[in-house]
Amino acid sequence: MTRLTEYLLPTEKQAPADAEAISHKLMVRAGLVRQMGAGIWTWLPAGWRVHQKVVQVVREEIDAIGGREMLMPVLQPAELWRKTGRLQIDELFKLQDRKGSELVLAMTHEEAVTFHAAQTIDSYRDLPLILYHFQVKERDEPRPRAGVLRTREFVMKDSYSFDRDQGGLEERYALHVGAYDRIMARTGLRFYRVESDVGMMGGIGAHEYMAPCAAGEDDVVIGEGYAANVEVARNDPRVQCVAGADGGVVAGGKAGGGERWTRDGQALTLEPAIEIGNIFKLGTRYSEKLGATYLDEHGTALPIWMGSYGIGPARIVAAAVEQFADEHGIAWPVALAPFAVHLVALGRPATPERDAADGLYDTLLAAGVDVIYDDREAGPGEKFADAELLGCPVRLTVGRRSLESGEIELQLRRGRRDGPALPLGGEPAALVRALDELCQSLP
RNA sequence: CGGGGAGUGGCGCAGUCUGGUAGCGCACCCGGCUGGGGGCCGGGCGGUCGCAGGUUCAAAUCCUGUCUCCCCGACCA
Repeated sequence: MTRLTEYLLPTEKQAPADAEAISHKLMVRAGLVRQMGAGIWTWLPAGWRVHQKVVQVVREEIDAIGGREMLMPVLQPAELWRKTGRLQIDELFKLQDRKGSELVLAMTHEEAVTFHAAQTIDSYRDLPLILYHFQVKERDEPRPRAGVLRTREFVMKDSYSFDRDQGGLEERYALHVGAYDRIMARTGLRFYRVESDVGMMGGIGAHEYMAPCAAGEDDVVIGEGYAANVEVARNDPRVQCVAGADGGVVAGGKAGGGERWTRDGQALTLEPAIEIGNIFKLGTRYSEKLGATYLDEHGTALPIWMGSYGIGPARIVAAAVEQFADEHGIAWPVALAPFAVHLVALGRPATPERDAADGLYDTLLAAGVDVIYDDREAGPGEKFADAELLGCPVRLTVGRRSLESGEIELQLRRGRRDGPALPLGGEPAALVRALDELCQSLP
C-alpha cells in the first residue's frame, strides 16, 4: 500500500541552509533522509527503500560468488582490538559497561570475523570461504560532511575471504572484482575501479571503486584505459604532472586546479570522486594476530590468507543523486529508484478522472508494479514538482485529459521526455508488460 | 586539531549594532474559491529566541562561560 496520503514523504521547497552538496540538499528536500546530529542520519521510508535496493543488488552479486551472509555485532570487547593493535585508533568509539568493562563500537569487522574464523575454521577442507554481512559501522570522524556522504554511523556491506594461500586469496579477490564490477554496473552509476594506496593497512594490494561527482572528496586521474587515485598516480613513473598555464596553484585537494597530467605523453583528466567501495588483500596480518590457522594435509598449522571487501550503500545512493540530478530534483537510475512508477492523480476525489486514477492504481498494485500513488488533495503543480523532486523514472498522469483521450500520460524523469502514452482501461496484463519493457530499457 | 560562519515554531529568514510584552514567507489546521505546473481569499494553531550564569526596573538584544551545527583545511585502517 503506497498511497502518498498514507505515507511519510516530508518534502521541502527549501533546502537546509547549511547544506552544500547537491545530494545533501536533494535527499533532505525529497524527504529521503533527516539529520539528527553531526554525521548522524535517519533514513525515512522512501530513502530506506532506495538504500535497500542497493543492498539487494549487492546481496545478489556477493551470493553469486559464494558469499555466505551472516550478522556480527557492533558492540565488541575492547580486548579483541587490543590484540590487533587497533584499539588506539582515534576514530574508534570506546566505552565502558556498568561493570567498567571496556568495549568498542566496531568501525569495521576484521577483528570480529577473524575471531570467529579462529574458532570455527580448522582444516584446509573448510577453505576457501567468503563471509559477509550488512552492518552498521561507527566511526568518530574528525569531520562528517555533505549529508550522508561522510557520516559517523553508516551501513556497510563488508565481506571477508579466507584461503589457504596467496593464490587462493588472488582467486577470491578476482571474484570480488567481478562482483563489484557487476554491482556498480547494475546501479547505473558512472564509476572507476582504481588502484589504491595500500597505506597503513599493510596489505598486499587494493583497489577502490570511485564514483565521480561534484561533491567528491578525492581526486581521480583518468585517461584512456587508465584510472588511479592522485596519490597512486604521483608515484607512477609513466605519469607526469606539470603546473598549468595559470600557475598551477591548486586550491585545496579538489580537482580543477591548474595542473596538467599526462601518461606516456597522453593527456589525463582529473575528476573529483567519492569512494563507494574498496577491496583489500589483507594477507595474514589479522589471522596471525588472532590465531586463525588451519591444518593442511600434513597436519601443519598455517595462517589463513584473508581479504576484506567493503561497499557503502549510502554512498552509492548519494553518488547516484549527485550524478543524475537536474534543476528539478533527483533522476534515479531504475535500479535504485524508491519506486519504478509515480502515479499522479489530478482530479478531485469523487470525480470520474479520480476514479480512473484509483482504478489504475489498483490494477498496478495487483500486478505487483512498484508504484507510489499521489492521491493527495493538492494542486497539479505541487504534485508534479514533488514527483520530479523524488525522481522516480516513470511518471504516469491521469486527469480529465486522460478521460478525453483515453490515454495515460507518461513522462520519463531523465530529461523530462514524454514517453509512449498507455491506453486507459486497457488490458492490465498488456499495461504491465509495456511498463516492464519500458523500465528494462531505461538506464 | 587549525581557520571561518551560524544557532529565533517543521523549513527558510528578519529583529541584536541603538535593551522596552517575538515578527515575516512557506508548511500545518478550519472555511470558501480554484483545479494540467508549487493558485487565491479569510480565519487559526504553534516559539523556555541553543544552554547556564551575570548586568539591569526590564535581555532574543549587553557581559561571561558553555554546548551544538555548517563550511575550508588537516585526517580518513
